[in-house]
Formats: sequence, structure tokens, C-alpha cells
Amino acid sequence: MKPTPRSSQPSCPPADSRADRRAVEGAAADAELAALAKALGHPIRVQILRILVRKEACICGDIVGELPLAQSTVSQHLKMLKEAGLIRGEVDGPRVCYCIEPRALRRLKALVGGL
Amino acid sequence: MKPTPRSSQPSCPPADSRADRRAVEGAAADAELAALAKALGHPIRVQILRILVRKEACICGDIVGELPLAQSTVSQHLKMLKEAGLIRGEVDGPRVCYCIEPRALRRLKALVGGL
DNA sequence: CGGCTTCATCGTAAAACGACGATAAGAGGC
DNA sequence: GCCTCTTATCGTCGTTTTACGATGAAGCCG
Repeated sequence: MKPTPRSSQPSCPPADSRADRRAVEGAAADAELAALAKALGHPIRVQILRILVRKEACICGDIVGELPLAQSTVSQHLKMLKEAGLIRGEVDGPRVCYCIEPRALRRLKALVGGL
Repeated sequence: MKPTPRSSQPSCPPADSRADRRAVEGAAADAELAALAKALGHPIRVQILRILVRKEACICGDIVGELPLAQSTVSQHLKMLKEAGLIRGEVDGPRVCYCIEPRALRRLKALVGGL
């Protein structure tokens, strides 16, 4: 059990901020919303997302430390969130640094708002 | 195949419109958001919700007619949406009249917006 | 180089989902 | 009463999710 020295402030990519012009209705939007909603459809994943939003910087497997689940299980949830495009993972030495994908989050809000 | 005469304008309950004061964060909110998101986590259910929003009045099993699935399957999706609280079903003679639950939809938007 | 830490992946088992056809249950019409 | 129409529910089957421990891959430190 080392003190786990955090090298420095974890850094996440620039984060592009173009507007999203895609439609919020139609079959494609249905599928998109369903996929995003499905990714959010588990309390643990909601919690992970909130952790990443709160720390607005990206942390790594400290996430595991905050959750009552095995490391492998958390890794699977992270994978789902990543596949849904809601988060991103950057390799930083031996660690991996996750952060939210603001674009996807905005897209989700737009789609839900469009209901 | 009868012309299926629609008796009259289908009517849905008064629809209460009190504000929702519950928190948008915390473990309870996580579970609530996850449950709502899970219900939305299937394209067909998104489509059903949109149908009900579009016709802002409540229709019955015309929904089945708009979807490429068996009646029993649609019924199951409706059940999930109802269990999530997103829609409501009123028995009207031999038919059942579904409509969205505006309160739950607002709640969903608030929770997603709170991310 | 060896060892440690960090994370992903694999294998597995239980549960839940998604779809269907068949069947039951309730209301209306003849 | 009986038959029809509408909807829900049951039983089934294959797929996906959720969880775990065990194992593997990659990077750092001494």
C-alpha cells in the first residue's frame, strides 16, 4: 500500500467544442438515444459518469476505489461507457486516464430534451 | 379487417403538473436515472415514446400497427415503459389507452440535465 | 533483469432481455 | 348465450448483461 503519489494533474485531451447539427428525431436518432440511454441504464455507470463530471479532470482507476465492485467489473462498465462514446480513456504510463466526452453528453441532453 | 372506427378522441387523465423537488444527485437519483435510462435503452421504446409524444393525446394499440413487431412483444415494451413510470395506461372499454406521463418525462430531463 | 503496479481481457455462471406464438381475460355486439 | 375484438400474460428460446476470480500485457522502479 503505497501512498499512490499522483504524478501531476491528470490531463485530458483538448476537448473539441463544435456544435452538433444532427437531428434529434428519426430512426437514426432513436437508435442513438437508445444506445446512450442503455449505457446510462445502470446505477454504477451513472455513478461513474458523475465522478468524472465532478472531478472535471480525468482520473484513472481511482474510480475503482470509489466503487464497491471488483476491478474487472468496473473495467467492464468503463468499457461500455467508452463504447457508447460517453467517456474517453487516455493511456498515461501504467495508468489509464478516463474523462467524460462533453460532446456525447451534450448530444444526450439534446436528444432527451427533444422528447 | 374492420375499418376500426375510433369511437372519439381518446382521453387521458387530467395530468397533474406539480413541480418536482427531488434531488438530481445522490445514490437515489442515480438509481432513478438508471431506471429511466434503462427503459429508454431500446430503439423500439424510444419510438413508442415518440409516438405518444407526437400524438400528445393517448392512443391505444394503434401503436402495435406502427411497429414491425408482434403484438405480444409491443405489449412487453409498453409494460416496461409503464413500470418505469414513463407512460400510463387507461382501460377504455375493450381497448387500452396509453399516454405519456409528463411528470416522469420532466423528471428524466431534469436528471439528465443535472449531469 | 526481476518485481510491482495498473488495467484489460478471458472464462464462467446466474440473471435479465428480446422476440415469438399460444393462450387467457375482459368488453361489446349479434 | 356465443363470438369477436383487443390486450395482457405465459412458456420458450437464444442472446446479452452483470458479476466474479484468474490470467495476461504494459509500463515503471530499484
